[in-house]
Amino acid sequence: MEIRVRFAPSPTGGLHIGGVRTALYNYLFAKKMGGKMLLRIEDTDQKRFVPGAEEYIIESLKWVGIQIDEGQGVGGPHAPYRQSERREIYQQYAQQLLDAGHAYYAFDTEDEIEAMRQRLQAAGAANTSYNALTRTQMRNSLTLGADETKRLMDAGTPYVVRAKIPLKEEIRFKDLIRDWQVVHANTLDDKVLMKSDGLPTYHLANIVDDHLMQITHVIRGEEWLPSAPLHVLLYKFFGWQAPQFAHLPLILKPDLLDEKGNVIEVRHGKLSKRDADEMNFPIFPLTWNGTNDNDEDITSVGYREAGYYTDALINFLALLGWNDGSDKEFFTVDELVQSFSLERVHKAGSKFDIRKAKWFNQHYLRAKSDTELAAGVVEALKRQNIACTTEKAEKIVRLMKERVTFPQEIHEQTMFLFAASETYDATAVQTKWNAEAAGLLSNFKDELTTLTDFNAEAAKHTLHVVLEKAGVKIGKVMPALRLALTGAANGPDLMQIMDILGRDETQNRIALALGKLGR
RNA sequence: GGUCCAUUCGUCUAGGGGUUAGGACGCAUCCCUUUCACGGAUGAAACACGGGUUCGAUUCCCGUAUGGACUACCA
Repeated sequence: MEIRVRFAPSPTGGLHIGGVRTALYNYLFAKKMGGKMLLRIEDTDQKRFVPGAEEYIIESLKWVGIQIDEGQGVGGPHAPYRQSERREIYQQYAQQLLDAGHAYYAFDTEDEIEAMRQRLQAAGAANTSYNALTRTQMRNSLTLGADETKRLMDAGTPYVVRAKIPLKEEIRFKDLIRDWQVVHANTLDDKVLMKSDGLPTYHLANIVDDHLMQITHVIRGEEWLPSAPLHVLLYKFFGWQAPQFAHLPLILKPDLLDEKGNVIEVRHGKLSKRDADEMNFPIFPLTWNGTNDNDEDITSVGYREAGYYTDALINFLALLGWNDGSDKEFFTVDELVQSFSLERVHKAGSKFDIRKAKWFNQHYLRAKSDTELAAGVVEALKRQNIACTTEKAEKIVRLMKERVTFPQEIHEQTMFLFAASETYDATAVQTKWNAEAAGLLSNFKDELTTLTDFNAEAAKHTLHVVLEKAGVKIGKVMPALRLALTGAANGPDLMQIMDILGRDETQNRIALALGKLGR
């Protein structure tokens, strides 16, 4: 039988990084088994629908390299793949459950249900849910009888369809990650299957679609574990074979850190979209423009825009909750597909640590060719209307490659190569700029004129000659020279910087500094 | 409160009845060096606790604690 998995997000906003990992594990499993990956949009809650979210999800998956074989955006034999367009299908199956006596109509208002809970709570009941016990005291087709039920429905009274959970039944299923799960039906409640707006809840839609779309493996987040018994029961009600389940551990939110990496505040709970505006790391794959809890417009910078490479992000994410049993840290997507297995997915949740993601990014950046990185530099500068030849860009890349984590840092940290810094690092000026250094710089500047060939090697030689003549160690002038050339107290190799700057600009900047900072 | 799930360095994790409990990120120190990075070396750092079972438990079992998820006409 063909392996078929699905990723089924609801379009309620940006796809957060935990969702990306869920999609990734589905993808890796499908690829490994030679199966298919489906994308289904679970938009049965019209209140939470966010325009643009679906497109965002599709684009995000595309960016991280997760190919969808069938489903929303690509089509397929089980279309439509958007649940809001499958309304009639769910109604039909709900009716089937109703007819078989596995579901019933309920007319209770919100207030009536609340009153029941209050009553139960006051009586000291541990369980206040709408279930096999309490439904006997509520307004539903079971207590009202067929005639009254028909009368109410004919009168247009709002109703929901609830699952009729048996009082006594042991529900068991095997989770691929957590092994056997046994739950007694008396701990379940009569979940709403069809809402009063005629749309199904997740539980019904999910089971019906997974069955119809021939899903063999349901790989989803741990938050679904408590409702899995209900799902198993529904499959049984329908007389369908349930798919295999694999409930993934949650990604937990990290503690709040300051710039230095010290813990400001210990945080608990699963990582959620709401953390986006508070944590100082991306939570969405692509930049997302949305609103926060206070309905204010916010922009959350995505991993793509922050300069993360997809292979780095995938590598990092794959290892958050899974490993192959070895010390291996770097995996290509192909290698991940080869070695992935649900059995080796962890049971416990893992705290998200952006520092490791950065480390992966740095590693992948270094693996890029100079040519590729240089092209990025040229393009980025072009957007700022700064001209830069490929040759110069490659020199810059060689200068910066080992020093940065993100590609954009290459040009951001070398802007001094395109325009002399307006300011000089104040503390460095105070401690490193003095008459002696200034004098030596002046000599050096003059000496450069005599060179026939100006390059890093020649500049270095010239500097040494000047220093030897004065009987001074190199440490005396270097900080001052750096100040003059870059305005900063530290940075990449100065000889290479002079090489890129060229003789004229090097001399100009020394002269400029001499004028501004004094001799 | 109830139901369910989990628990190895700060974090991600390997391991598994007998190990100096391994690796990685991060951190610290030293080396390299014109600075800052990079790189190299070294170091600090963990089996939540209590009972069993056993010759022996971090590993198996049971409790406790802690953390987490769920407990909606949200997914």
